[in-house]
Amino acid sequence: MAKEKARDLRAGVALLWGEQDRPTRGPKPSLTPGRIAEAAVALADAEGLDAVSMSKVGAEFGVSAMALYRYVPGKAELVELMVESVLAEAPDLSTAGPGWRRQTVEWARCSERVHRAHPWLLAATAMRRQLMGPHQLGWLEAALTALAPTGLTAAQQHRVFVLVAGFVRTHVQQLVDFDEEHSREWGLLTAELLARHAERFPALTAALEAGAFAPETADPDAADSLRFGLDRILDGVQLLIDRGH
Amino acid sequence: MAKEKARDLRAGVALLWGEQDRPTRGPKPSLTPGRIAEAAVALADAEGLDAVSMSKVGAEFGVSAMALYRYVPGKAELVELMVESVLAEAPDLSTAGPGWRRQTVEWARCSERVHRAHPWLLAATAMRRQLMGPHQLGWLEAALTALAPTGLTAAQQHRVFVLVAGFVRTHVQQLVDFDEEHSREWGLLTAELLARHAERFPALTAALEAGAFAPETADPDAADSLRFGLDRILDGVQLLIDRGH
DNA sequence: CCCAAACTGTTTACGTCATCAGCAGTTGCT
DNA sequence: AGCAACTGCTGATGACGTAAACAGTTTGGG
Repeated sequence: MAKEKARDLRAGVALLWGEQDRPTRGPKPSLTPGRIAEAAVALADAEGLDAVSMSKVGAEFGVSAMALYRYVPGKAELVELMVESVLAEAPDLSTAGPGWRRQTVEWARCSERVHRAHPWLLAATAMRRQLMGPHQLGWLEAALTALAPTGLTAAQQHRVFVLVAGFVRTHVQQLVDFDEEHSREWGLLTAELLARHAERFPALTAALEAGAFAPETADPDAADSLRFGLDRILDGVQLLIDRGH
Repeated sequence: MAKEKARDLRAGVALLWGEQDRPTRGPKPSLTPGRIAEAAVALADAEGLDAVSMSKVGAEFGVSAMALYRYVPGKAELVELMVESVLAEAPDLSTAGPGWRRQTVEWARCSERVHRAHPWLLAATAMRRQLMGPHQLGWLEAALTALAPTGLTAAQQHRVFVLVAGFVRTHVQQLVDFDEEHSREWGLLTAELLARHAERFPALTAALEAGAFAPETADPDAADSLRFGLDRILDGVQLLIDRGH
């Protein structure tokens, strides 16, 4: 079983890096993993990740579900290809000018942009096994390049990267599953229940009265909440840099 | 459809708060939503969230899948109940002593502990619609209580909470899907490919050589990586507090 | 006191999904 | 020419969530 896993992994990595030998015999393949992934991405963009089934992707090419298995080992690998497809162009941080901080902010903005353009990306990267293809590594490369001048150790740089990337994820998560009507409805119902249990939740009641969850502030789009978290994090990182070890 | 949604939501909220009128007629119910949720939690703890199906949970009580629908509107609501069940006891931050920072760290530790005890919690809260029951609100209450003395505005406190809670999530995510053998295998394969494309990934190659991804540092358990991120974040928050607005 | 209403849990069925096994047709190397 | 390698297909399997209809049980209203 360990061997099976290893072979699966090897095949998956080869697929991600596009390093597989093309066969010469037999009918010409009508598809490629790349085109399949693109179709799946289009489908996910339009109808969500749940709508991405082998049948539906196949139908996009007028082909049965099983035909896809000639190009892709299984659905998990297809999702990995989708992620790679969407991360194709690594961010260009040079436009942000010099300075690790400006460039890191730019990296976060680019990441946010991709996630907002493809909301299923969050779920896709959450479910996947830890496998990074070349495009994903390109994003990591860009971030590490931005962090290089900080003088932090390699391990620290990596940790800062994880911190920032994780923050973008949670930030986008909130953007994505924010639903105006749903949220307001829940707010009303909960406010009522909260009032009935005010003694159990004094701080919460106070915050509610102070408007901490008022629509303007609850709507994550307002006031650029990416900046708030990012500024806190990068302030903290700056302190670490200044401290000099 | 809006009406349907609203009714669903109302029912869901009532379920979470345990505010539903018990019927008098008919056979005595043999189950309760709470007991069902507990069984589902046990199942998820043992075999993962994917193993939680209506059949299997029903089987835990020697009952068919459909029987559960007498207690729970559907699977989504069952998952919500599972989350509530696991968050039953809100964290006690007073043991950490005084000071917003110590208490916030303690909150994060408690949250980490729960997530590690129930690894499926991440996936469960990721998939759910934004619905918080009383126990989840209890955790929020605890955090806001800790943050109250900071002098930050209610909206800022809320944002700091989101920041910290999100960080714990991503941190635990890493802990959870870290797999020794899998990770090493991927590392080997990727290192090989990386070497072959070293010119495309100079920073990455340098970081690799500097040991940024060496097992000791790659293993997120080592060196308390919760502290690293949390310290950066809270340093940044401290600056915000000092700045006085 | 009795019966209809309310409630329980069951079986059956439907549609969807990923994936396995086997088949028929196509291509190109030897 | 013939065989091996390859394509895409059909059909089947077992899992899932849940809708519908039904049989059995309890109890309040008459």
